[in-house]
Amino acid sequence: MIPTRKDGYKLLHDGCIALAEVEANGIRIDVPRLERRIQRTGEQIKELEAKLFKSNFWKEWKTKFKNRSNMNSPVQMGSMLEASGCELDKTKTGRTKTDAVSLAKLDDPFVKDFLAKKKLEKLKSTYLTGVMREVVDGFLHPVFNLHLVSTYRSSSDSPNFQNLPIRDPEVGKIIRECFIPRDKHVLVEVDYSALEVRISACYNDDPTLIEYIQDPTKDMHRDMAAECYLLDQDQVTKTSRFYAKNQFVFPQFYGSYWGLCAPNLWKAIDEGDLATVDGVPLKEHLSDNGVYELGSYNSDERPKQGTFMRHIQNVEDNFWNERFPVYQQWKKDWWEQYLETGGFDILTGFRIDGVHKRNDVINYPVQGAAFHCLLWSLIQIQKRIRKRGMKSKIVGQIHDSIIADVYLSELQDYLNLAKQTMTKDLLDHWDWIIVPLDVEVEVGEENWWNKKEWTSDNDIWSRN
DNA sequence: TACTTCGGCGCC
DNA sequence: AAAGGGCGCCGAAGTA
Repeated sequence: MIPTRKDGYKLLHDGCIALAEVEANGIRIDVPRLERRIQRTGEQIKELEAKLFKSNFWKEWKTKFKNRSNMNSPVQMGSMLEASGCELDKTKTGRTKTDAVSLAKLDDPFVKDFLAKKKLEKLKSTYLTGVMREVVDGFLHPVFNLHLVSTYRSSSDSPNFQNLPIRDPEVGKIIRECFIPRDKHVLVEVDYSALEVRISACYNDDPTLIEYIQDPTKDMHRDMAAECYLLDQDQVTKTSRFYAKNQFVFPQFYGSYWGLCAPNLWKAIDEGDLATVDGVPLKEHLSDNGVYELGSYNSDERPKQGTFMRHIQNVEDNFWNERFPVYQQWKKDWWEQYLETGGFDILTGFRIDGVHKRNDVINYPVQGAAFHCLLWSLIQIQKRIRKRGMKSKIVGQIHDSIIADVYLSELQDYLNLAKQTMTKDLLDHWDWIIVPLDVEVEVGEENWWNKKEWTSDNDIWSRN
């Protein structure tokens, strides 16, 4: 049975109350450590600044901008770089682009330190002092909104709990080590695996996609790495799989195309030092297989034979027309139905009307419904925590994951509860979920950085 | 001075 | 035919 508008209302009503409790719980902060981090990061920024001020590039800068010189001015930076012969892209308003990706290719010592300084400034302003500002009596109480996002996802602010660094280990470690469990507790994060892909299958019903989800021996990202880089399955490495996933599969699902994917996959070869399992560098391997260069984009003809552009165009064509034709047809039908009716319905009981781009119409229903799986689970888990009189508390949520501060002796209980709710009870609640759901668990004993993957035989906590 | 917009960047 | 979805926060730039 498909949820009604009233069901949708109830979900947000209950969700609102549940998240208010999450906000009230709050997450414990190691305040002295956070203060030290602010101090030390500030010193590191000063050191880099001093180094930059001594450079020749800065001398020229001062010649040009005199006492108006400001190293933090992207306009001045762009002007200086162009004066020294760098070719940089422009923003939509015509300013010179000075973002990290554009600058990284310049390979200049000043630019390198400049980017390092910017990275630390982001850490210090947004994350370290941004968190510090909101701490009350050693606890942080981020706000979780259900009324702001066009897709019916949540958002978070004051501070935003949903965008704390994690991918850059240097920065991620510094901030996340400041998030700590209460005494005799551990931080537990339970994530849905590949939730949006699974929910998309509930809309498009593509048999091949469902097969990938159901069969643990199949691996879509490995298969696409093989195609993108012309490898045999057993020549795909962890790294080439990683780039195929993030530079081809996900972008394709979000509506990107070969003209963007190909340059990114090509860049990844150098960036990730990609090679075959046997150690043959990928560019060499590609050229042995008839792909000699990236090639270029041209609006009025196909990319040239023998280019990576042409190759990825073929891979994309095959991806949608041969591998996932049902998904492809769903996108077409879904878009046409939107054009006819002026809106579309989400599987969790919501309707979205108004003017939207094609990619939005395809992506919104998936993003919204995926989050609602998380929200329903969070509501249930919290209900049961209260009913059982447990000491453990849910302290945050990040779109497809739940973070809880779990009392040590309740750890096994909590994990059973979370797993049961997220992978079993939810499927009973919504029969439109036609694929299995799975979760990954991480437990942080000291803080939110050094969390470790938890498996059922990893019971060092339940020993006591 | 106070406000909005822009570019940039962190996450899913 | 077009061509990467969704947020919040920061400092600089722009405007009144």
